[in-house]
Amino acid sequence: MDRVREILEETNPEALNRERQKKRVGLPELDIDETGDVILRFAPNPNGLLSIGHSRGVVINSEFAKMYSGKVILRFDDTDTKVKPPLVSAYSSIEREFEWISGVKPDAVIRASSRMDVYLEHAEEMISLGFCYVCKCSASKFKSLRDEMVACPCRENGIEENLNGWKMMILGEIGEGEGVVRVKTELDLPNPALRDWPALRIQHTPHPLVGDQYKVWPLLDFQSAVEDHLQGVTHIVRGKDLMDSTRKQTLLYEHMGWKYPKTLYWGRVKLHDFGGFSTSSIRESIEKGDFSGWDDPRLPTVAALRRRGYTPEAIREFWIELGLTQKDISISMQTIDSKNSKIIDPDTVRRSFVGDPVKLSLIYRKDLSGIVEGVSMKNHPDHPEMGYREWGLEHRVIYISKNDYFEGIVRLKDFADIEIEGKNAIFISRERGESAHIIHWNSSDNCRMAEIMIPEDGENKIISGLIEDSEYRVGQIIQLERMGFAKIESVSNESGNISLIWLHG
RNA sequence: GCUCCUGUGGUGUAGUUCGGUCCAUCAUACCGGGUUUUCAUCCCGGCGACCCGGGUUCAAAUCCCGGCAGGAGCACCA
Repeated sequence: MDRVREILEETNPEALNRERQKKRVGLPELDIDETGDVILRFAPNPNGLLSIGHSRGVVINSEFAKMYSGKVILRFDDTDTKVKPPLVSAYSSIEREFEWISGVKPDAVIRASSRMDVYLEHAEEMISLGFCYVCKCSASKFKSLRDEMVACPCRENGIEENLNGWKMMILGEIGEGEGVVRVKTELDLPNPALRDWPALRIQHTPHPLVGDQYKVWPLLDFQSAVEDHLQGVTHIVRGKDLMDSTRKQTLLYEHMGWKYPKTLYWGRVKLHDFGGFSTSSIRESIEKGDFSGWDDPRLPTVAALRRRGYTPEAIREFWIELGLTQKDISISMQTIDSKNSKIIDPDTVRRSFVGDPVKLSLIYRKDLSGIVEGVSMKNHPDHPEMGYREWGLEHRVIYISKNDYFEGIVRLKDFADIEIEGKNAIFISRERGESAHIIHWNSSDNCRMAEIMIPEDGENKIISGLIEDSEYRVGQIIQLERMGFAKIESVSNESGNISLIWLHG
C-alpha cells in the first residue's frame, strides 16, 4: 500500500487527494446546450389510466424540469383509434395523476388528436419535398422487399403522383391497409426496421374525441417527431424499447434539417409483486369485470396506489433513486413500502383494530380492590404532543383477536395483565409481569364495527372486526397496532361503521 | 435470423467519461443486538458483488480483444 502511495506521489499526485467514492444522490446531470433550455415531455397513450411503470416517466421528466427550471409537457399520444382506442375518461384522470405524482401541473397539455391538421400539413409538405412517398404495397409484401433491401415499386413514383395518392388517402378513397406514407431512407441500412419506415396510415375507425373527420392518422414515430420539434423539446427520456424510434425520427429530422433532442433511456421494469401487465390487458380485465376499476387495490396502477394511501413523495424518491440505467430490472414493492412508512409514520395516529373478535368478560377477583374505570394511551408513542385517547371500561367487556386467543396470561397493551379462562379475562394486575406477551384489544365501551380490505393472493379479502372509537375522516391514514398502515375509505353516517383499505405493514 | 442495448452482493444503485487509498458507495432485504407496553418507527452491528477468459500497464470494476448471459426492437401499436 505504501509502495502504491510512493508511485502515486511521483506519477499522479492528484489521485491521493481524490475523494473517497460516495453514492451520487439524485438524478444525473442533463447535457444542456448553450441556451440552457430544458423542455421535456411525458407522452402516455390515453387508452387507460397510468400504471406504476408510467409513474417513472412522470417523476423523471418532472424532476428534471424542476432541476433546471425547465418545462414539462403532458402529451396524449392518441393517434391510434383501432388497436389502442383512447379511453375518454383517461385524459382528465391522467392529468390529475400527473399532478398528484409530480406535485406540479404540467406546463402544457397537448392532445395529438387535436393537432391533426398540423401533422397532415407536415406530411404533405414532406411529400412535396420528396422525402416521403405514398406506398400501396401490402404490409407483408413490403416487409419481404425491405428484408431484401429492394425498393418497392411505389418508391419510384413522382411527387405529383404521390400527392394524388395522398389526396385520395385524405379523402377516404383508399381503404384501411391499402396505403401508407413512408419516409425515404437508405435501403441498405443495417437495421431493417428503419428502412423506409411508415409515417402515416389509414384508419377509418372514428376517434372518440374528433370523430371520423380524419381518415389518415400519423404513427407514433411521425407524430412524436413533428410535435417534439414544434414544441422545442430539448430532452427525450424514454424506454429503451423506443431506441429504434429515436433512429427513425433522427432520419426524418435530417431530411428536414431539424436538430434532434438529446435522448436518454431507461430499461424495462418488472414488479416482483405483480405479474406481467400492460395498459391494454388491465383495461380488458376491468371491462370483463375481473377488477372493480382502475383503482382496484390488486392492480399495479397509480390509481390503486393512490387509493391505498401511498404518498407521492415515496413514489418520487423511489424512481429518483433508481435513476436512469438501461438495465432491465425487477423491483419489489417492499422498497416503496419502506420509503412510504418512513414518510407517514411520524404523523400517523395509532388505533386498535381487532379482527375476528373474541368477546371476553373482564373479571376482577373479589379480594382485589383496584377496579379500573378507564385507560389512557398516546396517539403516537414518540409524540405525546399528538394527544391521548381515553377508553372506558365500565361494561367490563373486552375484545381480542381470535388469532391472539389462548388460555393463559397475556398483557393487554397499555392496560393490564390478564389470565384468559374460557370466555373470561381475569384481571391480574396493571403492572406488567415478566413474560406476558403484549396483544392489542378493544373495550366494548368505545368501539364500533369496521372492516378492512386486504389484497392478497389475487383477491380482496375482507376482515371484519372492531375498531376503537375516534374521530375518523375519510382519506385519513392510521396505523393499526400490530398490523400496519391502512386508510379510511368510508365512515357510515348512520352506524358510524368504518371501512378501511390496507396500505402496507 | 437480423439490428440494438445491458451485465457491480438476494434486489436495486454509486463509481466506469479521464485506470490509482476501490480489499468498491448507498438503499432495501436478510441475520444479530438495543430502545419501545405494536409485529410500527428509531439506533447499533453483521452478511453479501465488479459475468467469464485473455491483453495493455508499476496499477484494471474502469482501457482493448474474444466469449458468455439476459433483455428489447424487427407492427399500417404506443
